[in-house]
Amino acid sequence: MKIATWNVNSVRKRTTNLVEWLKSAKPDVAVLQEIKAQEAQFPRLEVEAAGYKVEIVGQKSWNGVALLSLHPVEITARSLPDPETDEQARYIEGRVQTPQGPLTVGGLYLPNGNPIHTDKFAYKIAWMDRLAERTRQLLASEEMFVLGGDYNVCPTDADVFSPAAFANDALCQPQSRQALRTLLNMGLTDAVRAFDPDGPCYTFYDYQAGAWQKGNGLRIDHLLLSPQAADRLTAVGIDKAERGKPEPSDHVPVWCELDVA
DNA sequence: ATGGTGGCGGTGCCA
Repeated sequence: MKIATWNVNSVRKRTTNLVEWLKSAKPDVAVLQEIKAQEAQFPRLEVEAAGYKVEIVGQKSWNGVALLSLHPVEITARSLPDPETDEQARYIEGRVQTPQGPLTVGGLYLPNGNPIHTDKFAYKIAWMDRLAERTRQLLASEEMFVLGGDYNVCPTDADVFSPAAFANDALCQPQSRQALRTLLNMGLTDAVRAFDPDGPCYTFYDYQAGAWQKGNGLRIDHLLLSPQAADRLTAVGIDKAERGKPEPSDHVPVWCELDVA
């Protein structure tokens, strides 16, 4: 079972890249972020033609997430708890069946939070608290789950091409990193780090200042696994080549494989 | 130190 996450930065602009990637990468479940579209604007027919069921939590112009699946999926949440009426479309969660029992996949677009010392940063930290609450609920099931998405947090300085340049960025604040560690301390596994403890493993290269050409990246897209999922983790990957294709997203797909045969 | 790019929507806002 291959689970992937990708911030596509507008699903309408990225339809060709997305469909070609789905056909070659063949994830069983993929969560998308920043689709920047309402449900009616989503290129549903193109994605369904590639074999995927499509579930969308859309929003006009900004944000927006989606869950794509080759298998039947039951949507289990369209928002984080407290409140469920968040106007920003940033979370979707569904459940698929496997021979080893149900697997829940959450797709999240965590608020960027810049600039710090504003209500945007406060919203980010509050959103992370809500994600922790949902994680507690999911852990109580003692089942397999994967929380994938654009976390907008560089866990450590090893995940930043220039820590000094990002010292005042919301993605690297001690508060942001602490809130992410809270999830790990609950028992979640950072899939990429389970296989590559030290490498850069960047998932984002800014459009500006030749970041891609210079290799100036950040690792902000993550797959966090419950203990039951981590026990079955067999492979991870970062589809870096997507960043070098025509009209790319500034993020690249991250994926993992679970042995649930 | 600054400005650099891209997406949305049709002006600045957001990343």
